[in-house]
Amino acid sequence: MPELPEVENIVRSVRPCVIGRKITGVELLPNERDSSNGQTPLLVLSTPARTFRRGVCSATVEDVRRYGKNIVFHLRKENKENITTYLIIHLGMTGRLTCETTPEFQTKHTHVVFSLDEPGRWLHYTDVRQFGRLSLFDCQPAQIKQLGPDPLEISVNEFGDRLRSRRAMVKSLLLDQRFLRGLGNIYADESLFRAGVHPAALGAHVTRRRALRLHQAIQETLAQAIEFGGSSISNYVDGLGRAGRFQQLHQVYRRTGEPCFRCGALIQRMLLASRGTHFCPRCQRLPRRRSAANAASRKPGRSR
DNA sequence: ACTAATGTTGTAGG
DNA sequence: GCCTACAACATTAG
Repeated sequence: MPELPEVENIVRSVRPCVIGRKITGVELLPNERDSSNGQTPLLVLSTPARTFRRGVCSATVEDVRRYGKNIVFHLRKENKENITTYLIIHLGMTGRLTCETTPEFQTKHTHVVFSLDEPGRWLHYTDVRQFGRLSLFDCQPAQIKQLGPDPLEISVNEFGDRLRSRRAMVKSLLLDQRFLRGLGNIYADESLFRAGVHPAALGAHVTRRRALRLHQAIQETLAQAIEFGGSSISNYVDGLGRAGRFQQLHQVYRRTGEPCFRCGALIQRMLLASRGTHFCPRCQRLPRRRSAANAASRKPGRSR
């Protein structure tokens, strides 16, 4: 569920019900898979339960922000005015973070329930596949992982330089969170289509002009996806339980065998970086590498 | 029964 | 170091 646009929508919708609120309690709900003896009784906790409880309880939520695909809560305690701790939630594939009006969980996949100091407000963490993780940190989240630049903030030039200095396939790079933070399988495919770039093209083989188009496509796609509330392809809802609508605008993702909206060719699916990869074989050509013979016979001029 | 699914991480190998 | 491929994690839906 959660790539940059989905996480952004969750953060925006959850923010008003948690900012300035104090967390008054945490309920951890183990299932059959969770060990009842260990320090981390929950699969979805990557911080020992004790530490987690102590760190979160009676802390005030100062801010909630998105960092790549991570939801970052800035927490502060009354007696420690100048120390911020960070609750970081990564939703994995099927994680949900929702504001609820009851502490009762409504699915067997709810794992954590936070109580807030506002009556009638609880924050639920639910995750069917349990690939998501909640963790607590004392230091700056930026230092925790070496994530790349935010795709909405990076400049064209920096993007072009980064891309063209690499010999990996573009789609692999777009999925690599150290290259850019926040893109996932849906928006990598959609952005590549919009830019007319073949997913298997090598970074170094992408021309400057196409890198510019790709940069633009990424930013436009993400901005529009945020506006449309993200993509609800199976599971996703925002912090208030609302589904997204951007899946209606998907051009290639999961459209295998259907006609391209731009040229009518049939959308193809291939495996790349072990992920289903969708593209239009006509709109997204592999750049043919310029052979020596080709380069020699190329007509000069025209570009001044 | 089989396959694929919004993600990340670790391992093995070229 | 840079690159690829694959398995693992856990569950559901077609």
